[in-house]
Amino acid sequence: MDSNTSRSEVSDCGDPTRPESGGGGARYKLMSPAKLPISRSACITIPPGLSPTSFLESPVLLSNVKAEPSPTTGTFTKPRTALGSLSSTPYSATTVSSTACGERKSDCFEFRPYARSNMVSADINHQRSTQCAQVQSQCHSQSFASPPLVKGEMEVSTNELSLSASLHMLTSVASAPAEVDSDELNQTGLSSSGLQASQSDHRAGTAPSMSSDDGYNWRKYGQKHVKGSEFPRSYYKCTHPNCEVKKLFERSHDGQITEIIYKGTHDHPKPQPSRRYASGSVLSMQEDRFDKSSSLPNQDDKSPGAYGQVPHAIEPNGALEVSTGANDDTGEGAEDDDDPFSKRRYQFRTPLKLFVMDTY
DNA sequence: AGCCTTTGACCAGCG
DNA sequence: TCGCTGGTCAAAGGC
Ligand SMILES: [Zn+2]
Repeated sequence: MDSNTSRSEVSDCGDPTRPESGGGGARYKLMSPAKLPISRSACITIPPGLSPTSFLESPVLLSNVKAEPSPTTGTFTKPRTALGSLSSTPYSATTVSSTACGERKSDCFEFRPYARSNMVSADINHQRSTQCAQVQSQCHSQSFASPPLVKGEMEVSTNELSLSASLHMLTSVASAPAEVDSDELNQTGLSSSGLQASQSDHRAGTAPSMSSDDGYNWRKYGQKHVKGSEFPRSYYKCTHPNCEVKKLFERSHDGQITEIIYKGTHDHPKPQPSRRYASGSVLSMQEDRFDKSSSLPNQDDKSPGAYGQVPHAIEPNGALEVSTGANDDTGEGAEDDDDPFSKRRYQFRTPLKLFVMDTY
């Protein structure tokens, strides 16, 4: 609707009425890489071991958020510098949900670089409730004027977690793009080096697919402008044959990712770096490891979607760190079933919003 | 040659 | 039941 037309479809109306089309597919590409005004130097790096769920608990984040002025500015609408790359692998969340609900696997992870609405809300079943409570409380403290509810999705979904950080944080963090690679969750915790981020970042623009580089291969299967979103939402699916993981994200005109949502978890290792080696070899390696580890311990009932989770935490600096308080393997079974959150410490520090959804 | 992006249309869920 | 919205499919084109 607005003038964003520059991108591609902009009609929020929907499909039938207004073809968002336009004409050339090239538009999307135009904004590619070079356009990212983000400074990649210091970014929030999320080490390969970051899991989306990790964001769930992020006291730190909240604290930071507090700094936000907010209501007035409240409009975090305009993202400035943020780049978020997430990978998909809501380990803990997933498990939790599955267990709790008894549903198959539903995981949805949402990462929002710019918190449009600054609020943290988490709806979880019993288990999560605890966590939710925490989050909400924090929110309130921060004076988030916003209601706990961010999106309908949350409500609808059985379990979802959403964390949002304020733009401020982002800025503070440094104008760095926040890259989150959750998939990799290498419990190893390699250290979250920001270096990695840079690589990814740079690759993101280069690669044909501008989707965030999380180490997996994604194929875009749709794009739509959702009502509440300012920008069109892109739908990506993991290219692996057996993998049903989906990723949705919204990008601003600048090419910055404003929101990322992951659904499901990869049950396969990441592809070799060869394809996306450009992004960062380091990540790949780590990722690999992680994949295996996580896979091994799968739960029996779990299906190819739900996986164990690894405790990762994001550093207050903006970097994500793996909090290995417990072993991921071990933790899986027990943790997810009972109280993943309680056991695991997740710290969310990025200025984005995290959304975990279970829908599978 | 293969894979991916683009894009309109179709479908399902919900109020 | 209708309209709206979000999500997905599939054809076409590009790299
Ligand atoms: Zn996958």
